[in-house]
Amino acid sequence: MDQLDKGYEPQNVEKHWYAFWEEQQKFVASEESTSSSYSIVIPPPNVTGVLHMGHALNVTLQDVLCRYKRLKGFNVLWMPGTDHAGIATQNVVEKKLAAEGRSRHQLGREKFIDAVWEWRKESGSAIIHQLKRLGASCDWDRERFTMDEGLSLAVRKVFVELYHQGLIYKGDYIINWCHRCHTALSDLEVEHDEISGNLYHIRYPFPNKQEGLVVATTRPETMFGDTAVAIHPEDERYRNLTSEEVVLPLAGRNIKIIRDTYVGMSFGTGALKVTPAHDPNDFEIGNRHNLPRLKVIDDNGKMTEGAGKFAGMDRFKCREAVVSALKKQNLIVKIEPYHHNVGHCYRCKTVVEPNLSRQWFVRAKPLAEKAIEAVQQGTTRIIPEVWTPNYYDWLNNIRDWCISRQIWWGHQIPAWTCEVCKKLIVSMKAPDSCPSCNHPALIQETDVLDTWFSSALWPFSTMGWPDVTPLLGKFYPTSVLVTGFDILFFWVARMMMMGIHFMKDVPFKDVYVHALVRDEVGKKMSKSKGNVIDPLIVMDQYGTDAFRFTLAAFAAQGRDIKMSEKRVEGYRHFINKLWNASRFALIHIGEDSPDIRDEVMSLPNQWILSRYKNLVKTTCSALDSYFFNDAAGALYQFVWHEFCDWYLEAAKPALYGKEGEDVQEETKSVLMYVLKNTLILLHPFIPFVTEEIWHKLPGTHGSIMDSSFPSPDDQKTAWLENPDSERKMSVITNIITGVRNIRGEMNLLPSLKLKVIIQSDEPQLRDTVLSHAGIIVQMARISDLRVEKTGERAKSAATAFIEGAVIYVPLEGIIDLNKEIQRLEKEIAKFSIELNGVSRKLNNEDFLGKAPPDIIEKVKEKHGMLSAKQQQLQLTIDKIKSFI
RNA sequence: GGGCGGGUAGCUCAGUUGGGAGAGCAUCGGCCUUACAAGCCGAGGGUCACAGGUUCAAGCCCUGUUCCGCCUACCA
Repeated sequence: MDQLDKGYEPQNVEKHWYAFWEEQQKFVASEESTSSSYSIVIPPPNVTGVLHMGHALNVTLQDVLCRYKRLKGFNVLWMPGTDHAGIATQNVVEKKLAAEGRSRHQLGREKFIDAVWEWRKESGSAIIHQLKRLGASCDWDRERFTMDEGLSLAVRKVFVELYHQGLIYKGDYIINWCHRCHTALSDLEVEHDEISGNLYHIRYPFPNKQEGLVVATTRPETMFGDTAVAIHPEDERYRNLTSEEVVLPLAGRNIKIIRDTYVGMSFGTGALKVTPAHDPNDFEIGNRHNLPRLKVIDDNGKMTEGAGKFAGMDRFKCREAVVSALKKQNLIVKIEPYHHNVGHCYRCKTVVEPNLSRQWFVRAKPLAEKAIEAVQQGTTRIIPEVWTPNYYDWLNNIRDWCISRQIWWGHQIPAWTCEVCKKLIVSMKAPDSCPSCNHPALIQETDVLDTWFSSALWPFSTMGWPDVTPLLGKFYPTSVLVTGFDILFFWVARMMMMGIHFMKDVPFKDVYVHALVRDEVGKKMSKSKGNVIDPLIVMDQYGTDAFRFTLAAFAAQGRDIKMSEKRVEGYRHFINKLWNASRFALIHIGEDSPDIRDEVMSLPNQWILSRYKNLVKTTCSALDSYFFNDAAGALYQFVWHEFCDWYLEAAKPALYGKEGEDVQEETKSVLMYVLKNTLILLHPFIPFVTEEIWHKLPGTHGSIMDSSFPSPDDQKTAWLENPDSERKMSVITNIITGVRNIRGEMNLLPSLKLKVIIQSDEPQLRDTVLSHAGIIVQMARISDLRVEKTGERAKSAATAFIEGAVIYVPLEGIIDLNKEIQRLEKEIAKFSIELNGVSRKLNNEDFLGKAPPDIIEKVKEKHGMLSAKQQQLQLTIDKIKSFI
């Protein structure tokens, strides 16, 4: 047997055990096993990613589940991988090139993509190493990348099928355009932030130069794209217009006045400038009235020819210029400060422009309907349920999904146009010639697909689809998806849509939505805010296990996590406590590892086994329903306060041989049994330290991962449950606590051994105390323990009252009687408040008439106990007073 | 504008069918008691945001108010 070091040093063991697990293939999922399957696909981190708190929480929870299920005998597949993260990755590599004085345009598309692959080879696996550092037990041999050959094939197949089913189409629509990233963005990729700008009221005169209509806008520069002014058909103010046209200032062209119910009569003057090419609503209005679409801002954010002399000017510069030009012509009626929400690119924060553009879209409605149904029917459960309405709400109001991106890094859209006949061909493979005119000159679309398009296929594309693989058969649908709510729409809803459509089955049975890890103000952690706590540093400092345990303990459903290093430190202490308890156990167990018998004699042994059995129940039911914090809390409470504080101390006399050889042997076996199994219960949360201790235990072979998780329903261990031992043990602990309380309150040194008298009229209680006197004497530091029937109260004694007994600690000449009176009066005061409440209930007719009998019984019992105590306290005080 | 979540001890937070207000950290007092000072023992500390209501009984259910946070949105 190896002795353990005095303190646990995580750095020394974590790497070692991770390598051991990988070497022993502990994370490998079997394609042949007949055991029940359990599968999770990891939310693929961006290949550019660096491990942050969000990953850490997400991965820890998945690892807890996977390790738990493996120990329970499931055939577990945890599918790992990374996401190619189109825009993000392109940005990273572009920045790197820029540092070398190069640009992607200099390189050209092909060379640039080579450069991205090169970059991925060099630094793309950083995040994977960091996940391993966390202890993630993924089946790494199966690692996938969204740009892998296989996954790309799946992407093309899905695209082509959706196209032929009429669920993908190409067309001219208003989309969100980022001028910096130079690409379209989906609605989800636009973040709305409130900014303070101006609302400009501009007069568009009638052709006769008279009055005209006053329109209000936040973006005056778009006026060059105006092709109408709209008013509400029922607006009284415009009942008698002198003209059906107005003159567009600066441009000088005439535009129509149209009537559309979309216009709000209470906003501004009730006249709306209509710019179909630069506003989604105006676009719709334009369609209804057949208005021309004039694009006046180009893809670089510069004004086009349509802006006349402002052509070539930056859009924001142009805004100022337009305003001052209008002022000169006296056409600005007023400028009022205006707060409104403006869309920003989620990647680079540039102000996004609604822009007319030819893009590819997924027709989302039909797909969304099935995704809603699946949750309504319970085929997929969302946990906690509070997220379900959000899910429905978004899917019910879903708009078509713009999937084309004008960047280079990603899955190029598998569509070609014939240069000759202009036919559009959508196909898995590049066609040799145009099927229509047979001409070989075909040009592929340059656009790539939204990154989330490939992520949407992740649950089945990673398992080999479109091939029919054994993996799919065994592990699809997956058991649970663990994710943060921030990607519920981006990802979860879309996986549901694609999974149902292509696999004819939901991608996961459960969706566990965990909290977001925030900073102390409740803000998302972000580099720009400087409020980031780096998980890697936390792990360095406190150990991975402590960090994981903290995350699990924090993971209460429905509430965000505010990360605090203090908490991690606290749980490091817990790890160390476990370590030292194991050290203690090893010192006493010796070389052999006796098995427990089907029956144990000593009370502490009975008690801890009963408590242990209870722990198994709590842990399993908590983990089965994703109450990670409950499981962690129960384990913490058990290990520290039940196992260490009470059991190990109570077991000492037996372990030191003071209670005979039989009890000593029995205690060794129970100590070993409980420790061993508790380590297994803890392993999903703190894999490293449990594996380390496991290998030091006598009689263990191989990895702790080979053992089986205790079952709450196991008939063979049903006998462990022992309520009688729990009742008896509580007598013992009450006495010990009572004596300790006196010692503490009276400032008596622990080195001072006390004389203690226990008086009770309950023979059973006296018997329990007598037969466990050794434990009480040891733990309460008693020199002389007497147990007797209720009788004469001891003189000059400190007194404590517990259920069914009174404890006297004679302290003649040692204690200050006035101080003791004070202490007792404080006790009385405490009881009185409670007693009043209880009495009030019992005097209440309604309570007695309407409350269930078991509750009334409980209250009566409590009343009896409290009033007896109070009476005894009062008697004791009176008695002491009579001495003074 | 709409929706959701939250306000519980000094701090960070648990509290799952309504029936004993809890943990960790911090604080105070006492201890090197042969696993552990990263420890042990003891103690103090809360009108459960506010106001009503339902109930024999409310931190928990209902209504309103207020403060904070998040998500979402095409009123220029």
